[in-house]
Amino acid sequence: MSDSTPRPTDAELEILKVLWERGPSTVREIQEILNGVRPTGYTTVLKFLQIMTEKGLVDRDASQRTHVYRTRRSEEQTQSQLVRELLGRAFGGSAAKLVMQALSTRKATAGELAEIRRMLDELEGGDAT
Amino acid sequence: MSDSTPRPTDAELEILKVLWERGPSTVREIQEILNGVRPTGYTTVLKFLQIMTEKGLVDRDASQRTHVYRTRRSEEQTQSQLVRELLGRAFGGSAAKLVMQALSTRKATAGELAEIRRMLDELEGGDAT
DNA sequence: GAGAAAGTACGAAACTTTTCGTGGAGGCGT
DNA sequence: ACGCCTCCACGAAAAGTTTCGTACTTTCTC
Repeated sequence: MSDSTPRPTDAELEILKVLWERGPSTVREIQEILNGVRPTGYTTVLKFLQIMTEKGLVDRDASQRTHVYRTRRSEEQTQSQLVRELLGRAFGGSAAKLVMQALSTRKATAGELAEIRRMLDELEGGDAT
Repeated sequence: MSDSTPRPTDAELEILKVLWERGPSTVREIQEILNGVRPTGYTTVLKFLQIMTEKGLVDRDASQRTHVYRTRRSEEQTQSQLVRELLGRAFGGSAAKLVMQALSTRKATAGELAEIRRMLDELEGGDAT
């Protein structure tokens, strides 16, 4: 029902982040951004995009000579997948444990905490009789 | 200040889970449990424990002929590391986003939700009531 | 039209992860 | 003592990840 695509690797995630931020992009555009952060060759990025196309992580528009890539899954969908898998791998499926680790690890802003509270209200009130 | 050891791989995590649950264990003990879940050879487990010893993920007591392995980091420490790294890799450091993904991904029990609320109270009202 | 520039495809090297096979050492039963 | 059973060390195969080099094609420029 949810994911058939494999979990993106670390390097793939770097590319996806650029695509989520910029929207559909060319290899060159992605490479220039990535290269600004860490030396990254053009063909390296190209190869990853080819691999990611095969894996179904991105779509390619090859109608022009310079291909344009776009993500197939939203950032939220991917985050959800990563959380779900981490939950299974390391938290015995207990979302509460993960949440508490996350909250104790990095401090969120007051606004974010309020948002989390709202979400708790929704979850609790949602199906209670 | 926090972690120098590398993030455990998926297979390594399976072994760590057994060690956290059972406490210090021999290769045989771990292998039997793992094998109950999924066919897993003895030398496979042994090799992983040797690698994990090199990586500093576990300690080995070799004073007896049958070595005994124990984890070097607690389950909570490891979970914290995994969350922190996932936060950086995929959530732009926003714990709130991760928390909300976790909450919307799997439903927690009422008790767990209450526990999260308590933690929010603690974080927010660090000094006030 | 020739040559440079920019793009894609392909292959492969280096590394990591996962999984075993083999060999050798140590201890036990008879 | 002899053979068996258990254990560890080592090496290596197979797969996955990361990174480029090279070759080929298309387009632009003079």
